Formats: sequence, structure tokens, C-alpha cells
Amino acid sequence: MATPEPAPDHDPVAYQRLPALRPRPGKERGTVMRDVAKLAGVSHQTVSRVINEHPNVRAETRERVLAAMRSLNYRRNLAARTLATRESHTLGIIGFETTLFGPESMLYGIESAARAAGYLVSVATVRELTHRTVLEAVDRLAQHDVDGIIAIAPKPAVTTALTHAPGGLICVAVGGSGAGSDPFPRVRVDNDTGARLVTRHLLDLGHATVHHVAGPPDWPEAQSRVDGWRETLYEAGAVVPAVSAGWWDAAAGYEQGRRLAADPDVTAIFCANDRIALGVLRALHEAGRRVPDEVSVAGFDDMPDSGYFLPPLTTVHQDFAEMGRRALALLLRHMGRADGETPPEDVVVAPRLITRASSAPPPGSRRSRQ
Amino acid sequence: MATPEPAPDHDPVAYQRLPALRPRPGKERGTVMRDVAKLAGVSHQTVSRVINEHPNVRAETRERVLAAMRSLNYRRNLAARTLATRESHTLGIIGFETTLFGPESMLYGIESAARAAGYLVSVATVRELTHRTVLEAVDRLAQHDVDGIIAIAPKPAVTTALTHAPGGLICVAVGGSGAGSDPFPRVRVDNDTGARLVTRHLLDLGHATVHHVAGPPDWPEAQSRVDGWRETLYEAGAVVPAVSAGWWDAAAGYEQGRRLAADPDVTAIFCANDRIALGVLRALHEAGRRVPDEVSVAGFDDMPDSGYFLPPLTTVHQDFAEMGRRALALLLRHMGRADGETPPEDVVVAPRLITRASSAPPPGSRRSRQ
DNA sequence: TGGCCATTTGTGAACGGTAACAGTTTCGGG
DNA sequence: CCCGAAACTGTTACCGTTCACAAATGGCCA
Repeated sequence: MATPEPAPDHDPVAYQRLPALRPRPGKERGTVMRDVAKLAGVSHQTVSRVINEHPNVRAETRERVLAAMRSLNYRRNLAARTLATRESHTLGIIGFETTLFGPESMLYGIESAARAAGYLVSVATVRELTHRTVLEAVDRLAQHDVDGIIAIAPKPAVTTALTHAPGGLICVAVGGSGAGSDPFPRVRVDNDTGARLVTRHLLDLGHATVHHVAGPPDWPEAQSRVDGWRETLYEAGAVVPAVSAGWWDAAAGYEQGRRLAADPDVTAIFCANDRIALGVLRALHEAGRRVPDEVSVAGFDDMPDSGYFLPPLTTVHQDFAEMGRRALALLLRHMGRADGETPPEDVVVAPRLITRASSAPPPGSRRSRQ
Repeated sequence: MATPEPAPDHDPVAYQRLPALRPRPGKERGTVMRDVAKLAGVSHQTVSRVINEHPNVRAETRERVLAAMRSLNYRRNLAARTLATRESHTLGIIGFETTLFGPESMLYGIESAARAAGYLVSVATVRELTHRTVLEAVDRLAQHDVDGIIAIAPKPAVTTALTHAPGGLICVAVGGSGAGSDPFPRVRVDNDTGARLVTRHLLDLGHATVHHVAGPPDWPEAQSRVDGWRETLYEAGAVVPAVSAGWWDAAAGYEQGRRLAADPDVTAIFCANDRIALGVLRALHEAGRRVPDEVSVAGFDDMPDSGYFLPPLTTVHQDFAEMGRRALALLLRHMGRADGETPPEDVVVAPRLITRASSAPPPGSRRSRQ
């Protein structure tokens, strides 16, 4: 009965002698490389070569290993790989914990691009954008061995904090307005040009000048929009009205809008974003000033539903998801090189004017009478 | 010449014999436990005890170790810890890659609560909610050793896919409407009650009946709102009009709204969310039907700016950030127990009616004349 | 047939922590 | 003063992968 040779698993190596892998309480062990190697009759190193697509593996061997992997439903342990290679295949995103439209949609753009490139995305948000909070976020991500960081960085506090990131951690900023002195690359929209497009559009319609409801003064993006608006007016020889500013929401727009609505000379208002524009529209409506017949209104962002405002909003489109994708591409490119190889070039995304019913010639103009 | 005993540094242990730690190309080694141990004159295990706050360490020793850690700016390597303990201190979130208001704000709630609990959050999004895509997302998170998963799960495809998650991975669903047969806990808003609140509100104002513009038919949340609406009408003895449905955006609302605007019998419209309501408002406006004088409109969600619609929108508030926090708390509670210990209880969040200017008594009613 | 090089495979030692156990103090009490 | 328990600390062996190097295999040509 007993075969002459007990055939104790004809394995080439003595894996049997290894002590039984101790199972942790609560978690059963999954199959590991050794299990696959044993089943395929090869060494663990060969299995490693197969999953890493190393060229020097005989086709027949590779097949046997792959079959073993399939039959055992093997998944490689990324923690072990991270430990050995110092690459986690995880990217960090530093976000701003507020429901602003832009940052959110960027996340999806980044994540899907990261997934395609074989990376997982971890998120660290900060409640307020200060040097300290951003540093804590960087630290948290660094501890988890992220290979790179994309910081949604609308304010300078973020970028200055990033310069203190641990060495070797590649960072890319997205959003904001490049001060030109960043130590790392940035993807941003050309806010200045966007503001010029709208302002020019309103002037071309025949308005004597354009009023502006700005975003928070300490946000460079808001400042760039102010600059683009102001310079366009200046170049056109138009009066430059005083700027009123507030937060990025409809409440701020409403508040400033009430003031503007009371001034009969106001015929065109450029708002720093669509939410502000919504508040302005409401203020004008309450004051009985019709849009666009008496006053034209324009926004910035092109939020998904701004085409359904009353009236549909003229605005400047920025493709946040695309910016996310570009930021990821930029990050990967810089990660591929040795540190400091490539200069911190910026990617500037062009905005696009979307004209809708909220902008029209001013009352009494020739064109409006036709 | 050769001294009999080379007196190799009077260190208690023979760390000198260990080969120099090889630096990886491109990445310099950080300080590790051994460095701290050496500086503090203790073993690496004692350092480990200190960072893990093990009680049995002499106060004086602990201080020495802490001082060494500070002076070397030591950070522990989480990959190594994960490998040893099988706990990554990372949680996974499965999200839906679309700019829907709810899911986004939940993310922030989850992340900040996770941070407080010492966890990092990794995100896997899916472009469409199918069994396969969700499984891929789970797999990706599982490979990265997440300790638990929160799935933003508005459709059943998500939950059925989750049942195939690898053993030992604790899952919690958030959103959707519990079918009652889920194998794991869920945090959700009581959509049925929310719909009843609005419908009842409109009926109480004197409307003969309430029309409904629904969300996608295959979304249980949309269905629950339909049910709550329908039953309230039924109980009140009101006519139950046909339901029109579409996507969750303003375009859908506009399309359905045009149809409803053409029907002079329509005096009250309950929309499945605020964005749909925005589209309906526009359609009514274009048709010359005044809100709320001729037609009342209500929404669902209480988006940040819905108080600035024209007119300000009556709606049902749901606190997404709070739901995110609750989901996290639920997940942590289940992770603390052995699997299957606690029954998959659900957390149901109560919605709140927010009455604003878009709802009023129907034209010709006694109350509206006063 | 033998030798040399290229290809393929195996061995042992990292990677940086934690777990288990063993050894060394310290201290109170008989 | 000695003994045992409790408190503290050190030693060794893992966790599951990759890397560096060594060994075996095979092909080709002299």
C-alpha cells in the first residue's frame, strides 16, 4: 500500500521545516507568496518575479505560477511591499474641509486618474488653512508613506507649509494663483484671463462700467479676478467702482447685492463665483430690478446647475475634474525623475466664457431697443 | 597590533555587527527605532513600549527615550507596523464619482472623525454603481489593508457587492434606504418621513393635492420619497397624480417642470431634491406661473444655497456631515467587537422640514386672501 | 566534448516594526 | 538576610515582500 517513496511533497526546497505561520487573533492569514510558491513548485522569489513581470522567467514557469495564484486567490501584501521598497503606491491629497464646489470635483478627477496609474488616494483634510494645520496633514500623509502629495492649495499658507515637507516627498499644488516663486509645480486656472473675458463681454454689450462682488481678500484666486476685472476696466477707460468682498457663498452675494441694487447707476455686476451670483440675483429681484433688462449679472465657475438660475447665468467655465487629472499627471511626471531634475513648471488651464441670459445690453442702449 | 578585544563601543547590544542599513536610491533613510534606542541607551523593544504607551516602563527611561525621539525627529514607520500587526489604521471609503451634493459633504464628516480616531482615509470611487465596479473598489482597498470600509451606498448593487468582501473586513453602508435585509449596518436618513413632512406641509397649506418630480426610479432613496409622498396623499384622501422621474439635476427638473407648468390644476410640487426644484422653478417662471402665489414648490436636501433660490426654497434638511460622523462611529464600534457579535443595527437620521418662501396657500384659498 | 556566456532559478538577508518569552532588577516580608 | 513576586528591560523570532548575489541550467561554437 505504502508507495516505496512516501513522496513527501516533491518540493525542491524545505519549506516544510518552516514553523507554522502563527495566525493572529481575529484575523485569519491570507495566502502568501510562500503558499503560491509551494503549490507551483518554485521559490518565493520566482513568484515575486512573476507578479512584477520580470522578463527572465520561463513562459512555462510563469504559467504554473499564475495558475497557482489564481487557484489560491492570492493577493500580494502591499504593506510588506511598501516596507521593502519604500513605495506605497499611495498618493496623498490635502483638501479643505468645506463644501466648496471646486475642490470637491477635483478630487474625483484626481482619484480616477490615480486609479488608472495604479495608485490609491488617501485624503487628509484641514478645517482651516493655516501653516500648522497643513503641516499636520502633510505629516499624517508622510507617516503613511505616501509617494507624493497633491495639495488643493487656494491660499499661500498651504504652499509655504509644503516647503517643510519631509525630503523626497514630491508635492504638487492645484488651484490658487501662482505667486511665481513656488518651489514646486502647480496646476491652476487663469483667473486673470477669466475675469477679463467676462468684464470685456459686459463692456462690449455696452455697459458703461462693471461692478464686482469679490471673494475673500486673502484668497489669491479672488484677488486675480479683481485684478483682471480692474485692468480691463482701466484699459477700456471705464470708471473702476469700489469692490465689495465677502465669503464665497450666496449669503455674501445677497448682502453685497442689496447695496448694489439700491444704486441706480449699476447696470452690470461680475461676481467672483456662481454662488455669489445667486445671492446677487436674489437681491436684485427683491429690489425689483430686472435681470438682464436693467442689470446684467455674471459669475465664475460654471457650477452644474447655473444654467438653471433665474435667469440662466453667464459665467466662466473651469473644468475642475480636468485640473485634477492634470495635477496627477504632473505629480507622476515629477515622481519619475530624480528630485529637482525638472523645474517646477506650472500648468495653466484656460477658462472659457459661457454666455447665457443673465447678460444683455444695458437699458436704453441702441442694441437693446432692437 | 590587533588588540585582543577591540572594545567595540560599549553598547549593551551588538548593533555594530549589523550591516549598514542600505540606503535606497533616491530616498534617504529616516531615523528608525534602532537609532532612537541607541541614542537612549536602551533596546528597540523599549522604544516600542514607549511609543505604544506600555505601562511598565520606568518614568526616567521613558523620558530618555522621548528625548531621543525628539532630538532625532523620529516617526514610526507605519508600513512596518501594519506588516507586524495586520492593522493599517486606514479606513476605506467607496464613493460615487459624480458631483452629487450629499456624498461629497459626507466625505468631510467621515474624514474629520476618522482623523480624531487616529485613522487615515483612503478613497476608491466608482464611475457607475454596478456589482463589478464596486467589487473592484473593495478589492483595491482590501489590498491596501484597510481596517474597515464605509460605502456610500445609494443603490443596492453596492451592498450586494459588499457581501462578497474578504472575510474579516468590516463594512458599513451610508445613504440609501435600508431594505431591512442588509448583512451589515447602515446609516441613512428617513426619506419616507421627510417626504411625509413636506407633503403634509403642502396639504396643510390648503392644496388639494401635491405633484411629485421624482429622482431616478432605481434609487431606493428616490423610491422612499415617492412612497412617503404617495401614502400621505392617500391618507389625506387626496388624488395621487402620476409621478414623473428623471436624474437628480436641474435639467431633469426643468423638463418635468415644463409639463407640470402647462397644467393649470397643478398648485403644489414636491421635488425629490433641491437641484430638481431649481429646474422646476425655472420652468414655472418661463411659463409665467408665479411661485408661491400660483404654485408652491418644495425640495429635499437643503443644499447650502437653496435659501437663495427665487424664491427661497422650502425643503427637507439632511445633515450629511453628521451622517458621515455617525457612519464612522458605527464602523469603529463594529471593528472593536469580534465579527458578528453585534447585530447589524441601522442608524436612522431624522430629517427636518425647512419652510421658506416657495410654499404658500394655493390661489383662491381663504388663507391666501388674508 | 568542453567551456563560456546568457538565461533562469534559488538562497539568505534586509525592510522596520511588534509579540513572546526570558532575563534582570527592585522591593516587601518572613 | 534570603526569597518570591512584581516591575522593568533585553533577545529572538516573526510579519510578507524585494534585493543582491550565488547557483544551476541550457545553448552555442570551437
